[in-house]
Amino acid sequence: MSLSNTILGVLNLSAMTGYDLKKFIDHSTQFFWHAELSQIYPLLKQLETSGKVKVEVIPVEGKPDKKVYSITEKGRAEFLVWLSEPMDETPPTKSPMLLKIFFLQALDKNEVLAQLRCQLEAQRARLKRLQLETSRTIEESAGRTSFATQGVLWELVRQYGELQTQTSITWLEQALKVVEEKL
Amino acid sequence: MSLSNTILGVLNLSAMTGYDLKKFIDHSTQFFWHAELSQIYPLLKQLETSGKVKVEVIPVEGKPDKKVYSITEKGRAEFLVWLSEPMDETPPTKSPMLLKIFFLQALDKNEVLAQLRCQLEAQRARLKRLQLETSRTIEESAGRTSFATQGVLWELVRQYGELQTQTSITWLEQALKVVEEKL
DNA sequence: CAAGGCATGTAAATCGTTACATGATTTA
DNA sequence: TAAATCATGTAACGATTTACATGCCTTG
Repeated sequence: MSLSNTILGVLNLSAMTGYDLKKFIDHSTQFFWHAELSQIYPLLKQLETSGKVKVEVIPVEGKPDKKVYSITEKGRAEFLVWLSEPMDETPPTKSPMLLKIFFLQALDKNEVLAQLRCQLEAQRARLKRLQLETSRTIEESAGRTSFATQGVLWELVRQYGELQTQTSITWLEQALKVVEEKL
Repeated sequence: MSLSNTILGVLNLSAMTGYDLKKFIDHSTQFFWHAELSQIYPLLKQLETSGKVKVEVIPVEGKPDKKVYSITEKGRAEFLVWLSEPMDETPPTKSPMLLKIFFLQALDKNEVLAQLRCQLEAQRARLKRLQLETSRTIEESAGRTSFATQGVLWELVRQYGELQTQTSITWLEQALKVVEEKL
């Protein structure tokens, strides 16, 4: 049920359309949460049916009507309940990268090294993206009054992404050395 | 399709039952990949139908027959193709923890601090588990001949988990300070 | 004039979780 | 004697992805 809460959380900051919701998610939570429009649209409908969001339909010529969604009191209440639930357990995560590295020994040494180098490049590219793109997005959003108070936590979360990616890079560099020596 | 490949990867190390597969996954890949028996059993059947694994049924008195699965040449070939595919993209991951922290500003300061402290405890517990339990499992497995050559990458992967968790802990400690001062 | 952004969705398929069902043996 | 472990699964539901479908407007 985390996507419902993501949607409610964003709408709690500002009313917007499904399309804008998708863009917002892509530019803010993208490195720890994401969703496709084909998942967002039906969910918005469902949230509306259960009275957690309401819709204002704005007719547009020659295009589908624009549907601006905003959170209701009922929706906000539910969102706050979710937000207050203690995060006591570390929920299981999945990492295709780690999974593949775990099994890599079935290939020969050169292929193992190639895979690790490949992933190292991907992580370096990711770090650059996080440093440039995301910090810019946060600055822009911070300008808008409705998002202003979000600043502190957004910046923290962005730093988290940077730190973890940096850790991955350092680890991969180390892993390359170990594999070269010991395999 | 990563679970099929996980299963093929484990069976490539040693033949075993669905039940043992589950235990193996729980004790080795658990912090980056996991699965329920209700997903494993049907998948094994499917892999058998497509000729990627084969089964040896061992009758047991008073219990369901034991079904020992092993990988076929076809299965191994497919597994190696998957393993060789370049890991160029960083696949999108999901983190309920980050998601919640991202939205936490909707609560008041004390609740924010409580949530962060709660997660800090969870991460510290996780670190302990990784340091004790997992390293023990790896040592045990390393004793068995069929798993011996896996040692280097397993140890690396375990270290990755430790490093990332340590990074999370440091970040959460920092986040607590920042929130106390700035919020 | 082609590509991409704007703006809405539906349908099918796959992936994953939770609950249910059975029944013997071992351990606390 | 209650709970956990061994050992197999099915059914229902929920979450997610991929493909399809439409059509205008803007930018290169």
